[in-house]
Amino acid sequence: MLPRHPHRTEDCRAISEILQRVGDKWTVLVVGKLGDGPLRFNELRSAVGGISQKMLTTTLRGLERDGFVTRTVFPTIPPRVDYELTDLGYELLVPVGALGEWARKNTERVKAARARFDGLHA
Amino acid sequence: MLPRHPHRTEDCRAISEILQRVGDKWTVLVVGKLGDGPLRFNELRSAVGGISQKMLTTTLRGLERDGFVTRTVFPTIPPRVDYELTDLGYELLVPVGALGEWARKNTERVKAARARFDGLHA
DNA sequence: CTGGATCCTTGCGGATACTG
DNA sequence: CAGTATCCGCAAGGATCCAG
Repeated sequence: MLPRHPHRTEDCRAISEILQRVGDKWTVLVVGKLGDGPLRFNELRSAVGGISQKMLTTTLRGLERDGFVTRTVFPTIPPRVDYELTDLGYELLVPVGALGEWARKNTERVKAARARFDGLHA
Repeated sequence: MLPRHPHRTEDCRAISEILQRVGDKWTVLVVGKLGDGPLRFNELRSAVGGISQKMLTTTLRGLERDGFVTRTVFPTIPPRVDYELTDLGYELLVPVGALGEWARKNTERVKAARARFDGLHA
């Protein structure tokens, strides 16, 4: 059994907030790709794959607003815009990566549980 | 600067999946409360606070399906149903707690960045 | 190339009423 | 007490067109 300590409501709320912030459909994928280095808009778009440009814009604006990403515009023609993780963005990658690691190691257990549940409630 | 290693798409997808699984409005709050020990339906309801009974049911079914929670029915009158974290559920609490810890420590930085962004784009 | 504006579909989540 | 069933509003997200 793992350590047990009381979980205060306020802490859980904070956790819930950040998880909803980061738990939308595209945020972690975008942050993950930017974790390998700065990318231009369309580079990012094809690197992530399957994301509409509206959602990429929305996601990037949100990340920029919260200080996870910087947006650099080169006033050339055609325009060029680079997106890069801030230090805060890289730091976020650590606990998110840990959760990802956990996910990778436990997908099978979840899939098994799911199959069993679906079998029982057929 | 923090360590940089390539983030493969498949891994990012796995992270994204688990984050969306756990990133809905109530899941972590419910799991957090259950982290302190088993609870009955209405105990959980009032412990979480603000959750409708429909969403509590939905959330619990999902957690049960994925093997994070067990559901124990006592065939008494009135009925009594206990919910408890499985080992998998407790283990999930670890990386989620780490992310929560990160969130607690960095909320101020995010709030500052957000205020700055909103100020510039007033 | 970057991304704003618009339309449209979908599903989450809340409120309420009913049941064993 | 512990749910199920139903209706409904709203916002997320996709597709498309347009602009600098």
